Amino acid sequence: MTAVPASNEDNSRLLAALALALVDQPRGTLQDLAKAVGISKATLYRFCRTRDELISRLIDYGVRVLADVVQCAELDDPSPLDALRRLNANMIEQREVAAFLIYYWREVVSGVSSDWQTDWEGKLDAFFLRGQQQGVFRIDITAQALTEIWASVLIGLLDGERRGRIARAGLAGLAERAFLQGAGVAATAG
Amino acid sequence: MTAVPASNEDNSRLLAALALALVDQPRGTLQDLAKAVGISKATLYRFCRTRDELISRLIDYGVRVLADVVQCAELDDPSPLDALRRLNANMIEQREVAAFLIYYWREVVSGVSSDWQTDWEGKLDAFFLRGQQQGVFRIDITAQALTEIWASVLIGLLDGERRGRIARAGLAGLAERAFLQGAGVAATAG
DNA sequence: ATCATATGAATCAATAAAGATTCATATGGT
DNA sequence: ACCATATGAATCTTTATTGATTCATATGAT
Repeated sequence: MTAVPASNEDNSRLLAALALALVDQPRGTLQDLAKAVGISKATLYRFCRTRDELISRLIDYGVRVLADVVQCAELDDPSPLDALRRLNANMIEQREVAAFLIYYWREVVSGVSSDWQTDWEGKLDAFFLRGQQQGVFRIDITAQALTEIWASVLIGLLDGERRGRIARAGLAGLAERAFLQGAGVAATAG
Repeated sequence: MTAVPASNEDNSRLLAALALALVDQPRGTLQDLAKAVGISKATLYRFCRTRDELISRLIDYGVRVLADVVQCAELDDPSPLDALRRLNANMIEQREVAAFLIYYWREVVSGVSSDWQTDWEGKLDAFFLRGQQQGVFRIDITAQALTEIWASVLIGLLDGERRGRIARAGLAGLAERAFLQGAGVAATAG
């Protein structure tokens, strides 16, 4: 199984929408957020009594989702490039949650799931390190930096797509080319 | 002249610090922000009476700074790679403002300087397009996408540096390699 | 049709933050 | 030492947001 399975209780839709709304308007009022996801303030209240509860719930959810994203990418695949493709596809599929978690990274650190962060980063770091050892990823950039670059390219492209600057179709391929090969032409860039 | 000149009235320091603080804690209270930059709430109040005023002032400042960043990079240089190097160096130098503006992009759109955005993006788009026409940048990625990728790589690396995941030294070179050549090894990535 | 449940609109009290002011003190130039 | 100016701490009012409740209505299953 390579795709991230959908959650059972279908809060997933609502949670993803709320994640997106919170990234769009981090300082928006609870009413703003409710309106943004198409429910009333009262219903949002019944879902989460306080803003803190909402955020920590989204963080918990996001942590699970991104853990699944990594899990389902099967990073231990003998072919790092295949694993990377699955990783990209899964992240793009979970774009709202991904954007939210990267946005609220700081609160993840101080929150309950304080060491999940190191887990997630650690798994990616390890993945890129393995790829480096196999000669697939360049070694003059640290594995940690590769993780950062990979994440920011993906988030940046997804954001560009939301702003209408980048076409939705072919995002996965675009991300892959941008991350793996860069913007330069081989002869010039070398 | 290739470096971005410092502002005359030395609000620059304060403005940059405030920009950083606002990126760090977007929902921070005015008192939080004041403390974060080492001044009292009263002084911050004298500097900007309202939060909106503070933000629009930072946006104005940021717009000017980033315009200078682009201006001083001399993007019409016959060698796009040299121009890109200056662009990177200038952006890194103005990291706080850069991060702030990209973070508050949305408010730039709705604000006064509504068309500056298109100017700035437009200039970068045009720069990458020229580079593509010269055969320096790859043509299977749109110039707009190149702009997005370039910006997110830079911001992502700067953010990684702030979080202590990436060494400060060599950031410029790292950004250049990551953006131009990508993470893959030539033979494999092709 | 009936019932249970979910939702929305509106209201309200409690709270937090913003906006504004005062006064005492520190700082820097002459 | 003296003055002008800038800053900080504390206070206060006003405003906005939160957290909570009520009631009327919609929805869906049986």
